[in-house]
Amino acid sequence: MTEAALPVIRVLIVEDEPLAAEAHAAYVGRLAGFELAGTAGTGQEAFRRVAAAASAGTPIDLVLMDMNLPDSHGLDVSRRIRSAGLATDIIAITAVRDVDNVRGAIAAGVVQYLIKPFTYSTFATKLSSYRDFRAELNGQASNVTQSAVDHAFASLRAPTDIPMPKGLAESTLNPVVRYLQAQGAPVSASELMEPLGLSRVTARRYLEYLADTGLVLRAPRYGAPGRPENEYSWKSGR
Amino acid sequence: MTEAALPVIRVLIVEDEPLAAEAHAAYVGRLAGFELAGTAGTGQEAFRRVAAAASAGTPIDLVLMDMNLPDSHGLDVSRRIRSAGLATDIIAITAVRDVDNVRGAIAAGVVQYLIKPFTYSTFATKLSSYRDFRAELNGQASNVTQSAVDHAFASLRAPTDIPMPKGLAESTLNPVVRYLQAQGAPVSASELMEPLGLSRVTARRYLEYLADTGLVLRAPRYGAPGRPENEYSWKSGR
DNA sequence: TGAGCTCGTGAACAATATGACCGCAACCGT
DNA sequence: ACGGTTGCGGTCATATTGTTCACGAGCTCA
Repeated sequence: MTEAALPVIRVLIVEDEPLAAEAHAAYVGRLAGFELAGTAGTGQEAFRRVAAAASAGTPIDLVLMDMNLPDSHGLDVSRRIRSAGLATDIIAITAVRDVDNVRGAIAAGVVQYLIKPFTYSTFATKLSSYRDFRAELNGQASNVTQSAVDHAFASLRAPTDIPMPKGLAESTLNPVVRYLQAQGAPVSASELMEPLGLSRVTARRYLEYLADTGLVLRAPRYGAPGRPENEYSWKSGR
Repeated sequence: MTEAALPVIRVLIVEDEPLAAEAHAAYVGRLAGFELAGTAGTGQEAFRRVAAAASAGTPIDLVLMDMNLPDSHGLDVSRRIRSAGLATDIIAITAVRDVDNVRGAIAAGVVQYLIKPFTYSTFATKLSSYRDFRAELNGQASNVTQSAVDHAFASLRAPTDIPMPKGLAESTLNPVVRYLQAQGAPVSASELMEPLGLSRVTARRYLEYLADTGLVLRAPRYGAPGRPENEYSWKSGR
């Protein structure tokens, strides 16, 4: 085991809502190997803190950066930190979750991307994998190999461990979700079975599951003879 | 499969040694889904090309950035591209391989890190996983979920060389790979056991390993009663 | 040669899609 | 209004496959 003297990771929380900031701080406090270095409520302040800490010789290792800040966007702050050449890693925390933001965040050198609201367990997973990533690189000699680099990258990868209810498979749920998202219009179970190659029972089971978890909207479709058919539509903004 | 309509990824090669640049260009040409957008020999030129392409409406999607450039360091160029807010992803290519450079590269938003010299196979793996990452995000609606983000991260930083787990032998893996490559069509574990003389459990274990390394695609096969059978198909372009 | 390790196999158990069946809830004809 | 028709909703047993486990054959090393 290469345990022992791993340096503590100093964390700065950037979050304008005091309540959320406090919650995140509490989360950080519960995690071994991390230390709260402070809190900032604006982009300006965040940048100042990071820069000041660096020149004071006690650099911030990690910033938990909310994307929506009163004075600027988190991505802008990240870019500014990058331009200054500060050696700080950034985990993006945001309630906004459109694809462009994710792309932008990765381009800005964000190591993880957390969507609010999240549980402690999700939070812990992300930060732990970041800690592993650091340990991996710290454990290397000054010269690294391709496979060492690959491993370091890989430990930044999220395990994505969402438990599914018995009887449902993620590999089936995913196509269903994608189809619903792609299709703007409401979809019935029978309409789902053909393009996905599923039986009606299975299609209905997954749609029902999505409806129960609140991800899709369920409504009866009247007008035709026979018992009304349920149609399911993806809730945009979810 | 939902192949086809993925947009081509436009690649700019930044490399001062003409020989290396040519080699990389040839590599890009061999990969499906990528298109050479040009070559730059200096950091200045690289930045100009990226900026010009963006304002011309034909943006560079990906830069293969050598770190050692005559006029500046690749990381500086990367940071400059970031500061300009250009939506370009960067793969670092370098012969220098100290830990700090790796850290800096990740902080600068580099999506992959390639150490020279590399084989075509290594190169292809990195670019393919980048392509998968793009496809993953493109396939999403404008709003994504945490698990979608996690998956995208995962495919981007997928470990490329998972050490062969205990219980698997090279001498068994090779025939499996050959059979998959020869067979154009997807193959299930049961279909593999007969021609190779393996038990179902063993066949499945090897297929599963290949799926984990990202060399083969795994998809459930619906339509028949019973638990769905997984079918595995060799990823072309690897 | 024998202890230990490696890798494949068969069997038992868990998971998950399917087909069939029955009942329900809205249209439709009188 | 009212019973008949229609077609989907919901449940269950069934069919297969995925997964795990312990065991055994073959190889390595001392």
